[in-house]
Amino acid sequence: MKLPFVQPKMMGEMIRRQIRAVLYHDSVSTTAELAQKTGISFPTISKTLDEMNDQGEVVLTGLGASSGGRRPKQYRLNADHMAGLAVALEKDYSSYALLNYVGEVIGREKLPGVLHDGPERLTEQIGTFVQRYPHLRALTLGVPGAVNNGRVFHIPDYEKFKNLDFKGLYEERFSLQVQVENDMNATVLGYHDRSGDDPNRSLVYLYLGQNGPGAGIMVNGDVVRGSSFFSGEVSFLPLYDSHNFSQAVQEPPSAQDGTERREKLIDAMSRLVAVFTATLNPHTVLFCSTDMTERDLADVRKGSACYVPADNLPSLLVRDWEEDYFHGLNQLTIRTMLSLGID
Amino acid sequence: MKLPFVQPKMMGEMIRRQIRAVLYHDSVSTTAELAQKTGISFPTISKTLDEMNDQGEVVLTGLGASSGGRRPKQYRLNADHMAGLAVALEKDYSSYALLNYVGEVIGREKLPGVLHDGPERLTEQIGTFVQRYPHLRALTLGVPGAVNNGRVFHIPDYEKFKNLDFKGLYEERFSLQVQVENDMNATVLGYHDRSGDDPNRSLVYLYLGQNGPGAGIMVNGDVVRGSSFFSGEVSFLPLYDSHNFSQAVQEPPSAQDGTERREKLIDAMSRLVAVFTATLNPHTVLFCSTDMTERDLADVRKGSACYVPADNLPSLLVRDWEEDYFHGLNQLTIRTMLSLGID
DNA sequence: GAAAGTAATTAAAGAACTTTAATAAGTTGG
DNA sequence: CCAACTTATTAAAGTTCTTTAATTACTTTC
Repeated sequence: MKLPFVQPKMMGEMIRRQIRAVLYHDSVSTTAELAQKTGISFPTISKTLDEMNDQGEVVLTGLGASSGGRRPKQYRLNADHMAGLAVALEKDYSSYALLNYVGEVIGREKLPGVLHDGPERLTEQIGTFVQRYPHLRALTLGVPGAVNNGRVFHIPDYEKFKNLDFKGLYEERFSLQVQVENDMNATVLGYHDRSGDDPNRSLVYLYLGQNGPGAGIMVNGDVVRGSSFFSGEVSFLPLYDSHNFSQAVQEPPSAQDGTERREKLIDAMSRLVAVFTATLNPHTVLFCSTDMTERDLADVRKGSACYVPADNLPSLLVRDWEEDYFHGLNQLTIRTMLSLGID
Repeated sequence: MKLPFVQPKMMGEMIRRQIRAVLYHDSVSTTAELAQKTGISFPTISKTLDEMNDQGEVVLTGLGASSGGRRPKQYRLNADHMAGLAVALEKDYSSYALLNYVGEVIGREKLPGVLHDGPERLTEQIGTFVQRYPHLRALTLGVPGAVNNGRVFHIPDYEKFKNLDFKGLYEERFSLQVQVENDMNATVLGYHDRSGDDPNRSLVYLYLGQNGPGAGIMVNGDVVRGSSFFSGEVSFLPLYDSHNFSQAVQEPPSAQDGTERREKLIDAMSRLVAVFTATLNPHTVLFCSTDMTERDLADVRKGSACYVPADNLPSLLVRDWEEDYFHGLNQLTIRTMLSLGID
């Protein structure tokens, strides 16, 4: 029996986390503001802030504007306290984003893809970053495959990465906090964070990628991974008498009228939206701008209303997939840094 | 910005909750056991337990067996501290279960259904319980309809209950803590609790009821309600070129061979399992014993393997729906009682 | 430009939990 | 049945937070 309650023993760390969270969110804050937002008394905030200042985690940036009395000290997170690296591993490129402790991208690099070459190339690339940035502490890898606790265990077409324990490997080698996430999961998470909406929404992010369609799903604010990390493999959905989603979306072998092809795609998408509505009933379904236009979406909206009552349909949005993906990876990296705290 | 952290101010109540939770789970416990299981120091447990004893929430039941030293005092929850009422509202009956503070069913009654008559009859029935059991503090209603925060807002065929705010009505009238839950949601929750498995599993509970098929869904241990409380309305799933799930399962108008009919049902079910596998990838899908036999299930298992890779399929189980439903309602009631604590 | 007002910080007192020590209550074996 | 050993309970001391009060540092106004 596990009890997920907070023990008073970890109060200290909890307090620091709350301070970090507010400081990250508001960029700069005063003792009074922190006390108000966290609900912690100001003497405790003041004391903790002093300690964090001594340890270099926060810095005093000056005094705020007065509202008729003594001017308050303003603190912010120390951007140089540590750095994090967010890496998207794609077929054609590896995208590296270097982040400071306040979440700013302080460096971005696109290097050649490593998925075909093998893990050695990746280790090499990461090695140069570790060397260049001595206060690197967190590493996030986004991969187009199924991941369980830092280990890639299903990654079609890239056999060399199969069953590779990234987390074990790089935590040992580089003494970094490492996490690995599936690309679509990172993408929904990225949208979820950027949207700023109620964090308990349910979302589905759809992508008709090169490796076949896939979806990232969040329910009640958590990423859905599934019992065998198979969630979101929508290509298998049996939506027609004798075709699944993937087959319906695919270019048919025989040359075909463009209009007819588009109609088929729209219907498949409409059915997909209907499937999610009749199961999860999510707030929003996201599509990639490479897959769908606003006009397509209007038709999908109309189409799915034929399958389920229109009142229950999610809002449909077109998004830039890469932006949300990178943002998701960055976000994961920042969260790790903020949870690490002191060195 | 809301921070869901625990404030030290509510430590006292948190401690009591943990004690209650362990005491509920283990029935009877000693100071040392409670300290060990909760991680709270034994002087604090001891002090809190004394207070709870004075307030009548726990009782001393005697001394435990010695393991070579002084015999420990044993405490348990006071069964008579308060009572709760769990009600299932079905078309043909209303099932009432009266629960004591340790979660035992101390009374069960099946009264005539009230859904056709209207809320007055229900109020009457509940009224008699309130009168008979003065320490009734919690009421849970299970209804075959969509519910939002104690208010029924979509209940096909039972117009008289539409838009009825049960929670507001009965909390005011009877000064009880009231909650209302959709029947299938209560059912998955019931199975989830009874199974005793990892609480973070994902589950789908399927029921081909009188009011059309529906499903209760849990993901990562939470019930999925959906943006418009439409989740689990699987009858609308577009699984065939020109039929949805409901139409495929329904008795066709033209007389038909029994074998053929069964085959159709099995295929529809297989597709349904495939749909959930390719979206949520749940650990388990539950079926009602009134809908499916073990033999049917074996065929569904085989059938769904045609649509998705067999490794990712959930385990399929046949369950007694009513048992899980009632258990879920009881569980909800008990949780409310335990969260209420003192009077 | 000092007096009065306002707000931030520091200091002191109080509350609640933990850790450690002391005491009380049982068991067991000769 | 009593000495030696175990274990539960009670008591005391130590932490860490909150609450309240005192002090300090500004603004504003006459």
